[in-house]
Parts: sequence; C-alpha cells; structure tokens
Amino acid sequence: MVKRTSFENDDCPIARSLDAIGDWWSLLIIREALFGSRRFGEFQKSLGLAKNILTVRLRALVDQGILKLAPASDGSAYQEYLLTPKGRGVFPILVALRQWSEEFDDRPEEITTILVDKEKGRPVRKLELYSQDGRLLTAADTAVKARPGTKPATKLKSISA
Amino acid sequence: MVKRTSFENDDCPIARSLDAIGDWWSLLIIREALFGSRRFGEFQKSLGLAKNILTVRLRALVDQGILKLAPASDGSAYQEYLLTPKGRGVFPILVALRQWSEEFDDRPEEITTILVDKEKGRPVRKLELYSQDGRLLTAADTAVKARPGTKPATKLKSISA
DNA sequence: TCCGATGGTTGCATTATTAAACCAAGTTGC
DNA sequence: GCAACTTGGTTTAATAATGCAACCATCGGA
Repeated sequence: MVKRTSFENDDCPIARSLDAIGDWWSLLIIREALFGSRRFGEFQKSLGLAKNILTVRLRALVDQGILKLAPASDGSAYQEYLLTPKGRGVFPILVALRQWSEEFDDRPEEITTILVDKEKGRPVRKLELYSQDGRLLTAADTAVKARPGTKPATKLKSISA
Repeated sequence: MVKRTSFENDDCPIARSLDAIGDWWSLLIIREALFGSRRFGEFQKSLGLAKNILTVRLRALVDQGILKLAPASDGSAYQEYLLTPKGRGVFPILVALRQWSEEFDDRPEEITTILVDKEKGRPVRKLELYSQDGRLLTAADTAVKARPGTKPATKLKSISA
C-alpha cells in the first residue's frame, strides 16, 4: 500500500466518519458494546477476531473517544471498555446498515434477527429524514452545499435520484 | 491475513452490510455516484484513488447489484456506472455517517458542507427512528430479537444505553 | 491519420490482517 | 500460600490487500 490513505483531513464528513470507524471490525465492536459487552474477552469471543487485532482496534476506539477504559464493575483488578456518548451516537449508523440489509440483501432469509422497540416488542419503522418544516425527504430532495462561514468556492452539489 | 474474514454468511444484517460496502472506498464511490458521477474517470479524479483499486471496487459493486453498467448517455462507445435502487438505498447510511461526524467530530470546523433540503435550502433534521405507533426511539428503547420463523434459540439482546 | 483522452491492466513495494504460540499478571481452589 | 487456570494481552511469521507507477489498447477529435 505504501500507506493506506487516511481521510482524517478530508473535508467531507462521510470520509471523516469512515476514517474513524470505517474498517472491518470497529463497527462490530461498537455493536457488541451496545449489546452489553465490556470486557476484552467478551469482545474476542463474540466476534471471533484475532486478539492482536482486537487490541489494536480497542486502543484506536479509546483514542478516538468512542470507548473509554474504566475499572471493572465486578471489583476485580481488570478494566472494562465502556461506550462514551460519541460511541452511543453510532447507533443510527448501525440501524441504517441493518435496514439496508433487510431491504436489499439477496438472501434475506439468512437474517435471523429484527430490531424491535422494547416497550411493545414490535419491529421499528425505517429511519426517516425530515426537513425543518416536517417534510419527509428522500435522497432526491436533498443537496449538499457549502457551510456558511467557510470558503465560498464550493459548488452546490445536487444529489441525483 | 491468510484471508480477510468475510461476513457474507453471518446472520447479523450489520455484518452483511459491512461485507458488501464496509471497505475503505465503496461508500465514497456510492457517495460520488449520488452526486452524479458516472464515468470511470470521474470517480478516479474526484476520489483520487488508484485506478486498479477503482477497477476492482467498481466490479464488486456491479456484481452486488449496487451499480449497473449502461451505455454512455453522451452517445460515445464508453460505458457508465449507474446506481441501482439498491445503490440509492445506501443514502440513509451516508446520512447517518455524515451526522455522526457533524455531532461528534473533534474538529467540526473542518467540515465545510451541510446537507440541506433542496426545496428550502435549509439543513435537514437528524435521522429519526420511530416505533410503529409513532414514538421516537433511542438506542435504549430498542432490542434485537429473533425473527419469527427462525430457530428459537436466539436470546433477546437488550441494547444498553 | 495522428494524437490525446479514456479506461483500464500489470508489476512490484509496502502495509494490514490473520492464526498460533507465547507470556505476565490476576484470581481461584484447596 | 502455592499451583492451576483465567484474563488480557504481545510476538512471530505467513498471506492478502492496497498503492504507485508504468504500460497499453481502444475511442474520439482535428
């Protein structure tokens, strides 16, 4: 590779997210953390990834403020990896990935789980994107434009449906 | 590696999505396609990635039904890569990634673009997840359970806030 | 028909991922 | 209090993915 290209200085927020959590394991680690995993061994067993990789990934997630280390809640001398608010903020990304599989996967019968609302136990609706005045938006209804206060050269890009 | 682990047979829909589009470039290629890129050269120039990588990625996206090849719309003998409905369905994932950066990035001032609704030109709201009876849900209000009709052994996992 | 643009392919160097073996500190059984 | 096991890693070596640069065939325009 000569060095895998990093997007951390890209001005696109999507690229910046991918730089932080866009690798093969980070999102699954966060998924497990949302399911309640806290200990190194729990992550390793549930995900089945090599321990050296897990070490590197957990360290990177801590460095980025997605996980934080805390003394183990069971009183032992070990440590736990806990989600920060930034880590819990990944939830909508995981929901979007899940719903994309549910809608478009070629073999949906292999998906054995559904996301439900805890109170009623029924499947959730699809993620919805609204305008400030309450209209439900699709990709075709949106565009990307320069943020006020930044260099004005950026052209308005229309998202084509 | 001995072989990068594939999640295509995992029963978790998140893992299956990551297997399809969870690499460094695929989501950015789809982002560019949503912005209107269609030609090999357009993708290569806007993303700045090596041409051999782009070749492999475009082929994989076509194989998966995310892009499709079509004769160039300008009448030339070249071909264009167009998004399929499955490809356009990636839009909410990109929005979720963008909003996560907007909310949690350490240097938000480096983000130079915003997503607006095309009609009014104003920023969109955050993605919202609702229950079937219309309650706005957070991660803590949801759980993952076995899909009816699949093996009943799967335990209900609560998503911890 | 010549020459640049387009859309790749090939070769090689470098980095990332992986499994498996190893290891030190913490914990438990007795 | 000491041996054995668990936890949470590190090290090593092999293989796969990524990247750059050079090359090349076809298309398009003058």
